Amino acid sequence: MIPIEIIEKYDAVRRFYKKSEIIFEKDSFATHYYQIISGSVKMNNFNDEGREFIQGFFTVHQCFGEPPLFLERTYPANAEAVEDSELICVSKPNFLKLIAENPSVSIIMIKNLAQRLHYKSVMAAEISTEDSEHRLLQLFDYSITYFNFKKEQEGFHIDLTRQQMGDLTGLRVETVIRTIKTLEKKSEVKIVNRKVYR
Amino acid sequence: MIPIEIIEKYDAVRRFYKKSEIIFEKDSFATHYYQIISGSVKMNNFNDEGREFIQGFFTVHQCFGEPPLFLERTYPANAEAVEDSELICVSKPNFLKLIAENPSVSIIMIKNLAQRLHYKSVMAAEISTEDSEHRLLQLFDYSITYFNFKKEQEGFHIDLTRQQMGDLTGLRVETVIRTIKTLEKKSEVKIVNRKVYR
DNA sequence: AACTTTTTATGACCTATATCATAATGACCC
DNA sequence: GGGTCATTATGATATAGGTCATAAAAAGTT
Repeated sequence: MIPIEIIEKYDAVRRFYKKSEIIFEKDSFATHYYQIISGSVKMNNFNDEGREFIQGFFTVHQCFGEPPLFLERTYPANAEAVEDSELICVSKPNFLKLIAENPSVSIIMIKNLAQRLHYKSVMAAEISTEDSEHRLLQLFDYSITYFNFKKEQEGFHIDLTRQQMGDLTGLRVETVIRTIKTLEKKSEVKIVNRKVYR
Repeated sequence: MIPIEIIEKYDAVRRFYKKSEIIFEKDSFATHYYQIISGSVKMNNFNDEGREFIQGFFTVHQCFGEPPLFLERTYPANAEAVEDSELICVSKPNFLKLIAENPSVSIIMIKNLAQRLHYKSVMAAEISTEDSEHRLLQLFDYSITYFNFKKEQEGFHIDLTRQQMGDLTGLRVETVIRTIKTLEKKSEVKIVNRKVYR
């Protein structure tokens, strides 16, 4: 996202996070800019019954959790390392200085936010009005480009667990499993060795 | 949003739209920047069965539909005038020029996108994991600040029709009507003269 | 004032998805 | 190689919210 050379001019700190370690929590105040050097991160919410909703996954070179930095707000969701990860962090005042002094970075931020807003707009409409088959297909098609899944023999490999698919679309695992099977019967996806291809 | 004086330097055109008139359609390519001079606009989707989902309402001084301008993409939703409205429009090349030449506008755009991403993040989690009572209360609380509804005797007046509440939360009108009534019994909202107060 | 349209309202019934229980398979680890 | 945990799987049952029908109040139109 933001070139590392630029970030490093602003007192950046590298930090390692173990798998499942929490990076920041919902409702806490935003104090840093985070960008991924290696590994991957998810942002999520939990409702009162402990049910998870995954806002999105973020991987190498991507940043996450900036909106509250610009809004003087708390985070709308938690951030958690999906695997062992290395992040580079910049404090809020330094980050705002970085933005002000590097106009090219503003454009990068704008494109990045626009991209994520686009994903959320598409998924919001899906989740609220469409049935489970439609929701999952939309997720697959969107995530192929967005997470750049690899094309293999059978098609693009949707590298998500059934649980993750559910948490991204607001469906339960059992429903995801059943829906995927009917999608397979309708030749919308292939299932080989429990892996899903589209 | 962007000061009118600046916009007018870039071959801006003012256009009037009648109530219910379409400003742009989903899947069409983004060619202009739009900002509201007077009136209000909604962005929405329709699914195959004609069911509507409202992405959001936009009112005086706000802009809408910029993300695809930055992404070389088509619109993820339609835009429609909610009432007779006057908009000021700038062509895409002129708009990008405007951004490049006015660094202060970049910051405005970033804050604007961050704000909307925040709303979508909150509502996405609500819609996918919470029940109808929770969803509506969240919508009310969020829209009080976001649409700046006025505080009256009974509380903040939630100036939305039941249908609009449903289209914003992915619920049906009947469900909204029934849920609001139980919320009234639980003293979470007041209903006076069919109007909802929180 | 008569008409049409929109909004709110209520009841009866239905269905997609959630819930709960239970288990097999595969991955990881000591 | 045996134990633990995560993932996939399947069946039985429950339920929140959707669907359909019908209507009355309010708002807007001519």
